[in-house]
Amino acid sequence: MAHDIFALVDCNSFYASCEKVFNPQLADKPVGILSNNDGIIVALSPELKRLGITRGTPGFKIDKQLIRKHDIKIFSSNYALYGDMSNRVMQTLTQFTPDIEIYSIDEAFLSLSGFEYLNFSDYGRKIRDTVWKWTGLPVSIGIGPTKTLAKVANRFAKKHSFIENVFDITDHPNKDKILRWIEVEHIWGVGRQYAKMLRRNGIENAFQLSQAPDKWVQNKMTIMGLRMVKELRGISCIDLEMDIEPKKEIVSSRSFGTPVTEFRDMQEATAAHCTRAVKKLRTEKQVASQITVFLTTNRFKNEPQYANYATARLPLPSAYTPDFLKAASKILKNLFRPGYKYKKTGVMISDIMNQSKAPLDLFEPTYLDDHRKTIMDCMDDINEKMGSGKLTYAATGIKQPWQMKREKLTPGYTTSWSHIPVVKAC
DNA sequence: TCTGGGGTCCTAGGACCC
DNA sequence: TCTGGGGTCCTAGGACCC
Repeated sequence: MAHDIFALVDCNSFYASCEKVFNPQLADKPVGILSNNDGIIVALSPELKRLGITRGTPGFKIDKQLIRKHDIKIFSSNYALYGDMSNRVMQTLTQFTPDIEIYSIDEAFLSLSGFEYLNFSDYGRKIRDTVWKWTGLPVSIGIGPTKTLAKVANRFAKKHSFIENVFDITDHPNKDKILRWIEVEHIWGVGRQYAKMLRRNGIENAFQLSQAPDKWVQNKMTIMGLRMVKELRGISCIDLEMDIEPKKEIVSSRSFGTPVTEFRDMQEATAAHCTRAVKKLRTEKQVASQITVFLTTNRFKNEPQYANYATARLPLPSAYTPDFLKAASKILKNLFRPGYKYKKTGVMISDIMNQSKAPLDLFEPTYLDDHRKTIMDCMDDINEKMGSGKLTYAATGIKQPWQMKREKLTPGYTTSWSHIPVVKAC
């Protein structure tokens, strides 16, 4: 059997690059994208990285003088735009192999097994150039015999301009050297806690980790860690996942634009999350029978803190929004304590199953056979045609003073007819 | 003034059953 | 000091990912 070969295609500074595609004036500027609620920096163009700003920096902590001096551009995140651009990239990648796993909004694993007659680096460059031509987005490509090594190769490709963002680590003469160059915190599967633990034990880079004894690794890092270490050694343990599995839980949560103190506002926000989450549930053709509501104050503030959550079960699996709204409202009444400044609330839906697989009940119709489904389908159709949010529940409120901040939003160039870019003749 | 949101998997321990 | 053993299911917590 042929050996596995994986390519990891990763868009460089994805959100920032998306903004640059539609605004040529940003081309050489330092660009940063903020998280929801204009909170922290989640994506940085190379120019911004060079100024020493890092992912996770709160927007308000970026020095105003630095912004002026270097003409730094900061934007709210425009997920509708990024999602659309992501689809274009993924669509482009399917030209190069039938076996593709969309791993995240800006990353995909491709299987190149069976393409051994090709020079993988050449093929990688062809992929890179095609994505650039078709979408205007720069990508880096790492190639290796395991997903973890493809990740390593990708990191190497990104950090070394002389290899033009494409690197194949398979059978590379300097493989060990490269693994020594990868510090433990940059290995796929090693986060903050494991990195600390590994360093305490004298393991500082990927090469050292690959030499650690199996038993020790499994003991310290579970079976997942062992799998990862084997992958570093070149033994493929993590397969390509091509089928999109239905979600096991669906979460909707958000920080408030301004702190919430009133029960009524909290109830509206929770209802809005509930509505969003159940809509997602229907999109996946699923039903669920469990709902959790949570709320929290602002842990960064020196003021009374309160965080709590509670779960309720529905009598029968459902995808009918009012079933969840009722449950959520009841939970919230028990959860809410007056006298706090709340920062965030959210809803989690779990115990999810396919609509057609929901158990039958002797007395009640299943969601699939019920008028509740007809109502929901009708509502979803109208929102689809007229724009989402046209039809909603009174419980979610009108004024919504708790809505998140998005003060620096760019137009929805590809996702909204009214924002479509215009080419002007000079 | 201002510090994100949405997921997954594994393990230990308790509840419960025989 | 003693307290049965073993299987299964569920949950909370901790780790990770982007």
